[in-house]
Amino acid sequence: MARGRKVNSNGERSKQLLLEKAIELFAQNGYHQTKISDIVKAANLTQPTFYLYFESKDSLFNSLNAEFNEKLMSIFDTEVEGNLSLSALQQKLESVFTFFAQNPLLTKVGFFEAMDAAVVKAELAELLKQGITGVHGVEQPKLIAEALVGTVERLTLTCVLTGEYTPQQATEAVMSIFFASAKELV
Amino acid sequence: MARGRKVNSNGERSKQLLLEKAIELFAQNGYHQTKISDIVKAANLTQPTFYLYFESKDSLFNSLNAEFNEKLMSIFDTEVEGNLSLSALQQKLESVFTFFAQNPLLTKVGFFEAMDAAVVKAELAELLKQGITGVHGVEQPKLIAEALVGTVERLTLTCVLTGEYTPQQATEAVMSIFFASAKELV
Amino acid sequence: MARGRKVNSNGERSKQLLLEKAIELFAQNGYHQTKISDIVKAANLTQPTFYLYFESKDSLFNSLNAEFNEKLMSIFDTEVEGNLSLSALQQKLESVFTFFAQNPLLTKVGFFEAMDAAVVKAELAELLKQGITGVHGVEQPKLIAEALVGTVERLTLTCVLTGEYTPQQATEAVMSIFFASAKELV
Amino acid sequence: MARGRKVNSNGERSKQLLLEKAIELFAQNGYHQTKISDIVKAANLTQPTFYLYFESKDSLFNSLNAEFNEKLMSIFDTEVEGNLSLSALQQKLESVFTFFAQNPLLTKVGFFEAMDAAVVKAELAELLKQGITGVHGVEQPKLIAEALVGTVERLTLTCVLTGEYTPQQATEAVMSIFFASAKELV
DNA sequence: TATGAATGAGCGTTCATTCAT
DNA sequence: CATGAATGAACGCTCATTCAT
Repeated sequence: MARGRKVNSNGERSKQLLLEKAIELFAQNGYHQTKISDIVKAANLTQPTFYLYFESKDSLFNSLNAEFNEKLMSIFDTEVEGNLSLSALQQKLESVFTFFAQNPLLTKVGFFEAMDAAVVKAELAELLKQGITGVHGVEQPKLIAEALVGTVERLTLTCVLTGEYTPQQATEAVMSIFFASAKELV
Repeated sequence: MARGRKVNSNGERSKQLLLEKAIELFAQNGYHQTKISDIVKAANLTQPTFYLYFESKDSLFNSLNAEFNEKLMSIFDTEVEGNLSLSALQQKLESVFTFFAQNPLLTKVGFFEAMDAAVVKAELAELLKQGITGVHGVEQPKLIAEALVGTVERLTLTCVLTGEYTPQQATEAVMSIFFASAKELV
Repeated sequence: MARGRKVNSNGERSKQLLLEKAIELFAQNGYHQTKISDIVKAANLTQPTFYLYFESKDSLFNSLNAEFNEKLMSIFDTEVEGNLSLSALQQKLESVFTFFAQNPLLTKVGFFEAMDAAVVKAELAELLKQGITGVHGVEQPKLIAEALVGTVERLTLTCVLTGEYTPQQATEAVMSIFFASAKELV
Repeated sequence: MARGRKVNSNGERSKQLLLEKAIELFAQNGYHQTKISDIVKAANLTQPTFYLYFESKDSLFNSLNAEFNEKLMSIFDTEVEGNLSLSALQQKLESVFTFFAQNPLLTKVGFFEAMDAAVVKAELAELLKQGITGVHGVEQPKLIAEALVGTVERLTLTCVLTGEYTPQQATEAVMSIFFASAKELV
């Protein structure tokens, strides 16, 4: 067969293509079920081409996860208007759901397939714990925070990523479940 | 050199040993990170012996999952005393947490490592949805049910399996989060 | 094709066979030209079998070299009778040539193909330098030692390993070249 | 993105650059450890450019070796003044060491890294054998010739290429080792 | 003249699985 | 009942080489 450069080939596009297919496949089938041969086949390229743009399967997967983590964490770095923690929390939550909804594949990979997703979730729990500590009526912040993470995780997977619910709706649902009584007080 | 039956060996015992070690390793490291060579090494046996008792790695893993699923589902098959759905739900929840707490390894495998854990969780969500439909004040049963599943899932992993909370405490926490207002009405 | 154990198969023999073929091929063709596929083909086995007995191609090659180095160096560890350094040197030299003659393949690998053969030769030069320092008439021991190493190396390759000369003959030749005048004095 | 001829680029210069870098790398790291990508990187060029000037990695390596061989052999083609073979030999030897000292990289490649260095050395041995045959006191010319080659080889590597000894010094050392007695007779 | 982009061919290695004993 | 020995099939990765521009 013909070797060498393809007609109309373009490196940046190839790299992008590989990335896209990789995310798709990782999201769909997970890390182990996704072979490099699958990725390049989907991108209509060959295996050596993969290594032209990525160091290894591992490093690609890790960089995807790193990207997910950074973006997720950056949500909590930005200040929000108002300092009533409950409304602040609501804003964060909505940002999180929105981020997930706008990056469904990355989310599936980083939040549901990654080996270190557990770490991210633990970090998220910690952040949420800090966000709810002091909210009136919350007595076991650690436990509530974990429940929140679980709820977010599951709603994301079954309601938001499916398009059944908007990030706003999901947020409201979560708020009403967890802080209905608190709200009434406000 | 020496081959054949070990002294003091016993088929049933070997099978049991392999099963135990398999669950431990699957629970700790997941399916792909657990090699058959690891399992038999842990059981102080050899690879062909594994195939004496199990058809394949897959089939063993699947049977573990099936066992988990059955046991979990059986909780919902048994009638509970009283038919006020909320207290029935509470009883089911406690049974679930108790089952998880008493079978931590099986739970880690079947609920957190299995490829088809998604199916189990969906079934669980469906059952819970039926359980809460009609409960006063619950307006989006599907969504609530999913949130419940997520909460149960996360609390199990981070609070119950760690021993930090008892099944009863976890149950109460869940009930108070999700049905505090309803309870007050009762 | 048939998998599993071959008829009349024997692990120790297979390992030995692989080792033999490996040495032969490494000796003949060098490290890079020798593929694992070549080795197992020569041993009438398959690639996974290679890894049953050796950790990797590298580790096998290195262990061969280590074995060579140890055996070579052990010659210089043993005391010799008489302390006239010249006759001691002669004994060592003959031991070296004998070792080479009796382990032709290992010698080809460890002395002529190994990446770290340079190190061994440097060590050998140092040992010889110590052996000749103080011998009457030797004025530039370092240089003489290196010349000795070169001579030994070349004679080994072209005269001893070919069987053209015996270790004794080679030794005598070396001694008469390098120490003829000294001997006359004795 | 930008392709085509570099400003200030010049074919002859590029070829020269590649050659230089290739020799350096081959000399330093050997044939297999030197990748074409290394060579062109060192020359600040790209891989296709390499193939503009050389047929293949092999052919470049071979041509370097051929160059080395020719130059080395040419030393023995030129007549020397005087026909006393011993002084003739000394002149040749000094020419050889001088050639090595003046072409250290080419020498490392052609004499120490090339697959067919063995052939060159055999030829050298043959030439030296002819040179010493008939010299008074030399009884086993073949053996002496091989010893000479080994000595030259090793002294070159450890004394001459390092700059520790001049070609003249190395020559004298070799002559005094191998022909001290003969000289006395003269 | 030179490069960006791509690939064929192959290598070392791993793992679930299976004979023969 | 159990094991020692072996393998098919595949995977991640590398490298010299080549087209299209």
